[in-house]
Amino acid sequence: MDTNNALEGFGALAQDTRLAAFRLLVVAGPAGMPAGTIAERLATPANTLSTHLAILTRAGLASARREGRQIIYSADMAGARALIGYLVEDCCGGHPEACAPLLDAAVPDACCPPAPKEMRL
Amino acid sequence: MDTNNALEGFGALAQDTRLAAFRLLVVAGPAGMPAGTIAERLATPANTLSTHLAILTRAGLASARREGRQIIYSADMAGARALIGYLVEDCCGGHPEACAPLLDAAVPDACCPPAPKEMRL
DNA sequence: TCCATGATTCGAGAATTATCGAATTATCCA
DNA sequence: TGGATAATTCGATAATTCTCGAATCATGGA
Repeated sequence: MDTNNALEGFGALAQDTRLAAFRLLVVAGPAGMPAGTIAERLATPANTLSTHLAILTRAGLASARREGRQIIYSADMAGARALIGYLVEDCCGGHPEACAPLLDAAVPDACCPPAPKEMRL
Repeated sequence: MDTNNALEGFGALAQDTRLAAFRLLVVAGPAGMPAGTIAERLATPANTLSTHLAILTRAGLASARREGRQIIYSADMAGARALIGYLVEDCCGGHPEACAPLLDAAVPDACCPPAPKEMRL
């Protein structure tokens, strides 16, 4: 992850339709969602959405696979974490006290509660 | 954190000077850094940078305080975590297996190593 | 009060980004 | 092969955002 990747990533998320699409894909999980369904859910013309999905994909935040005559998109979690990691990269270098509240406390809680017993996949 | 806040936040980070400024402030920690110093470090005209700092501030990613005749900016960690939280908000709702790799594994590691013995401030 | 310093605001031109109609590509089925 | 469905690419217009010179505001010291 370098500056340009990060700019592409944040730029991808800085647009309402794309942000909504990404969050939709996050909820959809690994199964993903066909382009047409996303367009329908977001009430956006197919061609416009296609452009947005291409931008998310190029930014490393989504990936696409063909399945029959539809193209299934899914959120690229590794890409998302790389982006977040870049943002706080040198935070702990000399100042752990500054970023502890940021990630140690908030993010894990906001997402997965302290790791349930076990998890598949 | 609603959609508009999030768009403002990602938009703020989707520009090279602002992204660099934010990361500089993250490293600077709670002590922050005067506007002039940031401008110097980033080799950006003071007025241009001032505009960027205002955008980061409005987005909730930085805060400013006056100290004598200079204005000290610092990263707003709470704002940053809210933004990140929004991005993955419903991730674990029905699909914990999809986001576990994102935050459980990557982010805390990338930032603060499992909490050192003690920390001040 | 007057001057110097640090920072912000204003305004206009330049550059980038978003949108969507129309045309194109890919796949499946009869 | 022909038609239907799913999605993408092209191209032009509209809208937004970036940049920086010039002017303005705020503070501290002589």
